[in-house]
Amino acid sequence: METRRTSDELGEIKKGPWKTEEDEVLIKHVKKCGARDWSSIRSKGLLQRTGKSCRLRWVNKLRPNLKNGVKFSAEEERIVIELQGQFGNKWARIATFLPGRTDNDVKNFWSSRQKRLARVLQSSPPPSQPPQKSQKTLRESPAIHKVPPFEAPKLSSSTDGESSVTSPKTLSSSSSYWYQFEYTAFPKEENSCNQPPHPPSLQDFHHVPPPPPPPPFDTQDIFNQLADPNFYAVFGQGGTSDMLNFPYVLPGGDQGESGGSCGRDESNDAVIMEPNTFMDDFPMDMFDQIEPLPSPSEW
DNA sequence: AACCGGGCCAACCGCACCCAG
DNA sequence: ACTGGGTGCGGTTGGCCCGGT
Repeated sequence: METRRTSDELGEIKKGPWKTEEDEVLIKHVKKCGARDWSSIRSKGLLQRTGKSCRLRWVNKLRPNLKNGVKFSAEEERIVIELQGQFGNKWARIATFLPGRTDNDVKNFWSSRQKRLARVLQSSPPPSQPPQKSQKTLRESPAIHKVPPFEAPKLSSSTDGESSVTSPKTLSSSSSYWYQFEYTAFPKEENSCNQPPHPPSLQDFHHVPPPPPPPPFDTQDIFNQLADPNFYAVFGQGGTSDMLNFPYVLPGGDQGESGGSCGRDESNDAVIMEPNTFMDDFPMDMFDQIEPLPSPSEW
């Protein structure tokens, strides 16, 4: 019958996999209080988890509309690839473009992809080798190359960073891009928790993050700076999807899609890999350039 | 059938930032 | 102006699963 929590009790921090009961408690809390006050969950003795842990669990697994257990679609892959090239490892930012995906999802997807690419590159023959063998490895990692073209939101180098990314219309046909849409699933219940300055509706949580500032240059600039076409060839994003114009990669009809709507500079398709030189041109030290890829904003 | 390696995923950790007191 | 708590984010790790040998 003890309602007070001693510091010892509070000190017991549970780690590891979450149980269903814990999830239920957490969901209840969010319904009641909104997705905030994470630390109060523990201080109230509801769960022996840290606030961080609770938040993470909510964000990554319990939030409504998550695409749990759903593999990344080809389009999502392209979005990630493209945006990673523009934002760098800003997973949370990238995730805002992928409804139902979390930063963790994106991060995991990317790291898997990196590993896969690393393996492909390692097992790929030196540049002098014939491409045939390489094609086998390509087949083994379809996600790497068989990604239909994607028209990324062009973060035009306009100084208006906010609006540049807030125009997701350029991104993909299907979806809205901001988190807030995900929080409409829970009807707001009574708020017995600390009242925030504004009603703690779930829709308020993560109200639209300020769109990222534009990179100082667009992807093509980045590309030019790296001066390594193969980087983009392998990572499948290259400032423009046009770089993926490998006959065996894309069905011919798709590539030009250039969704046009984003007003991209059509001259960006300057670099087109020749199919028969693709693997030939793999630089063995390619990952030396890839690894330290900083966020564009840091360049 | 057993073993092994790779892929995937959930969760933790540390750092940075923000904001209220 | 300073400080501490809360939160967000990116990196990393460990475990499970699955397919290939």
